[in-house]
Amino acid sequence: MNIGDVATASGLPAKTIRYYEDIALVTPKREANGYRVFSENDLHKLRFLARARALGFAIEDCRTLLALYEDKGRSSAEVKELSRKHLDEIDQKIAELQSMRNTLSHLVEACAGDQRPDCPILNDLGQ
Amino acid sequence: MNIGDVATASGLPAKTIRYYEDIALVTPKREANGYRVFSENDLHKLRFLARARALGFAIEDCRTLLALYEDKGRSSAEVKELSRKHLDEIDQKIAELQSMRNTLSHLVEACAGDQRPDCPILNDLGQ
DNA sequence: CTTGACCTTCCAGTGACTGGAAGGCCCATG
DNA sequence: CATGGGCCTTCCAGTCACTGGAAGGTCAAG
Repeated sequence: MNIGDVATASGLPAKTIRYYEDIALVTPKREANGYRVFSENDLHKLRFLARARALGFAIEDCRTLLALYEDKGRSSAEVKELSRKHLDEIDQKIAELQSMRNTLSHLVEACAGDQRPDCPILNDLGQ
Repeated sequence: MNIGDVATASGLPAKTIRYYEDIALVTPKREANGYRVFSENDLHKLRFLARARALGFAIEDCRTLLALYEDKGRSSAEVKELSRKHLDEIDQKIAELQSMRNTLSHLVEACAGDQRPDCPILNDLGQ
């Protein structure tokens, strides 16, 4: 398979796949003409990466998860620990955004939004 | 006031304030020795920026908001529109994170997290 | 033989800082 | 007067995970 094929099959842009090769997450072979050749296993890894990234794991976590995935003697504790930490970070981000949302939605509601200059949003930012 | 003073007073790191000068969000004067001198108005702007950033506004939005803040003939509609858009983005991010959180928390719950290699998290990522 | 869709590499940019090096300025103490 | 410490300065590079674009090679179809 060429890069376009695995891009379609994995849902990842070709650019991203090249980048993943750059940082050694996948290591496709090369044809005589220089084109990358991806095996079924490479595609499998790319799908794994796409899914892990979609869950918000950082690239270095993805590298770790991929290594654990391929290590048949791993302990699930290690995976769970990593995931729990990530879950905590997600929760923290959500809380942060909720708090912004809270403040901002009050301000937006309080603002008339007409042609007059009086504005509770700017008043709040400026106090 | 020197940069250290406004850093303390605004809660922004000195590095960040220098960066804000770089991108022309503030334009402090200079003393003979090259040190930046911040006026009360500069400090006021920095506090405005700190607050707007804390609400998640992008730097370019902050620039716009600051300009509107100083334009006494503005219409509040413009501010409200910008804020509503930002609120929508926040909502979208929250939804995205909630969806990740949902999937991930199910997986974490399903994972034994012991020394055995069997792991629902990796199974999910690898399917 | 040309066209168009692929593929390649390399370089630069994104956003909003952040870290660090190398050096100047200022004040207090020995 | 020298020195030390705490400020301040500029400049350069790095972060994260791509993304865009230029310049050019390859391949199959018409």
